[in-house]
Amino acid sequence: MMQMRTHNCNELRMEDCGKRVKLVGWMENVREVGANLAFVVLRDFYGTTQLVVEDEELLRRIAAENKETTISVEGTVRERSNKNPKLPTGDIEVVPDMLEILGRCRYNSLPFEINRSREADETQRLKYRYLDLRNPDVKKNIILRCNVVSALRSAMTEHGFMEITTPILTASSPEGARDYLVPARKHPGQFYALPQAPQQFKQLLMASGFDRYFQIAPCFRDEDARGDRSPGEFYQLDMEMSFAGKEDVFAILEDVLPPIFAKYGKYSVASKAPFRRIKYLDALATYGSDKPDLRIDLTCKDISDLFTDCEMEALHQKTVKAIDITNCTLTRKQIEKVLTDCEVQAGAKGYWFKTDADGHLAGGIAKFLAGKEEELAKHISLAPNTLVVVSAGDLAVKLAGVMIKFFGAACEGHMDKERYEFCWIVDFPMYEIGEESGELEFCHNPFSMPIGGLEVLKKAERGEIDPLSIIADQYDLVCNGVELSSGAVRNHDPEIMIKAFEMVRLGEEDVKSKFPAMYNAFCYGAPPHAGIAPGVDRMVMLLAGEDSIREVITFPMNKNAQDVMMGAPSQVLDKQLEELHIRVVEDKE
RNA sequence: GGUCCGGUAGUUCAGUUGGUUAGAAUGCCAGCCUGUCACGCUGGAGGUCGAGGGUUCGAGCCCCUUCCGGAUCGCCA
Repeated sequence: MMQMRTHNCNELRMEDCGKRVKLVGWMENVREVGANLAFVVLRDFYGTTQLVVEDEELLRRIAAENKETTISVEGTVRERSNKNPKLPTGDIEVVPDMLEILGRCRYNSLPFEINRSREADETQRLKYRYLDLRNPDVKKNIILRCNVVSALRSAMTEHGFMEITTPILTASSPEGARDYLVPARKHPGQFYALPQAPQQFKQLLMASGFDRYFQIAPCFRDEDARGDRSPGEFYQLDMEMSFAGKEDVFAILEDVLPPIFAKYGKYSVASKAPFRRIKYLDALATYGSDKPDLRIDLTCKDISDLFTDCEMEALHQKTVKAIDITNCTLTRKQIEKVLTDCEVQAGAKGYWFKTDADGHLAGGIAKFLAGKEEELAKHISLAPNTLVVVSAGDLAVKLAGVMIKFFGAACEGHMDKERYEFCWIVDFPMYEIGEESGELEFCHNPFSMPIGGLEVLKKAERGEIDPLSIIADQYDLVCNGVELSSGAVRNHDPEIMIKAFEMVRLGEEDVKSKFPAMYNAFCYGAPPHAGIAPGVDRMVMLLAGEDSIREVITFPMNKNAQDVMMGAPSQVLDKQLEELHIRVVEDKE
């Protein structure tokens, strides 16, 4: 037998009994039973197979090794006298007569137990990620990711999209997030930037005549991490199509994503194409969020007009939102616990009252609502045993959104967790009043086409309409309350670009200096185009049913954007800095 | 950068009002065990209670400072 193995550790079955085989793998466990018998669990990528060691010499050599040593054995397959129905290979065992130590594990104590690594401290897991990944439960997410990426590629290719890679070292561009910069050795004082997204390149590809582009694209943003946002780098299924608009983009994703979610997801797909479309402002009004979780059947209602003469200062003449939760069985204590969690998250105070079994108002702020039952009933359900949670003031909408999410999960019967609910959020405002500047600014990136084009901008310029009412032809894809992706019909017309910039007190020179390539390219005949970029990591996270994005990234950084396994970031040699014309100065604090 | 929670054996955690020698599980080591499969049984080793300072007769526990981790907000397609 010349090859290193004849079978993998998940391959042998009853029909292989009697065969002479060669297996390799990690020694996962050794169970010595009696002086002359030991069972060894051999593990490789594919699974585990039990070895039974009866030979005294072999047993001695096995017992001398630490767990996780890699070994090679040659021997005979035989039927087990005690079968284990829990294992695919549980009917058989291999009786080795030859043993070779391939890679010795030098430590008899590991940083954590392989098969329980998910319970270990995260820093330890990340530092020893290669051990963590030996755990089949951890590994399966990476395999899932691999399959999903592969399925996305095939689906996009089938739809006529070409995968084209774009530069990683490029120019810094004002897109919103902080750039990662790379010093340019040949150009002292100058820097490359890692792309926040291939946005401009893909639009240039459209100008180049590539009709349909996609890429599993790495994106780099120097911003702080979150549970669903890895620091530093992440991947998008970036796509763009020419002579196309919103409907074309929607049709592609509605065709591509559901089968992949159905095949690889933990839950079933509830949404049928076409996905529900919700206008941005409606989403805020109804769900208190621009990424509603449609698995939850709660909505919020505006009851501000009931409090024009309220004695309660916090509600008097404020924006007041109410969420009615029917058949609520939470106790007063439970209600206040969930409410407090909401308050912490939203940074605003919430209130509640309920109806008792007879339908009378009780608890919380009920006494301030005495006599208003009839008016209330016009807006919300006052059926018996209904809990009503209330938010008020400037943060009323935000708190309402958080309350829907938290109470939806806490109250039975209002959330069917085990499914995927997609929706499009459309009609985002083009401009907003900047909080710091107090002046008109772009809401998101400036690449989107305003609905109505040049005419609308001119009207706003002439004062005929409020610039804040201008809608960008932009859209988000949301699934289960997770913003999966964001896209837009792009502004491909240099004249409209300039006008759009003039609205925020910039002009032709700014467009030319900020986006020189795109501006120039669009002056040579550009196709109308549109695109979108679903986050791959977030998609896999949803499919795997994981709460942390780090569970679906092979080698994740920690929350502080450090790679504790490789030791990045790190100091570099003075010589390297010199070549890069860089001097490190002490932080003056 | 703000707020909240946490840091005790290799690992995961418990530790009462501040009170003798800081515990459990698991892992590790040794012995026993011929059908285990989370093998079992017996025994053993293993601790700067994150660090520094303070209060106290006495601190894992209370106070201050600091470091580290997590959640969250700010930030971010």
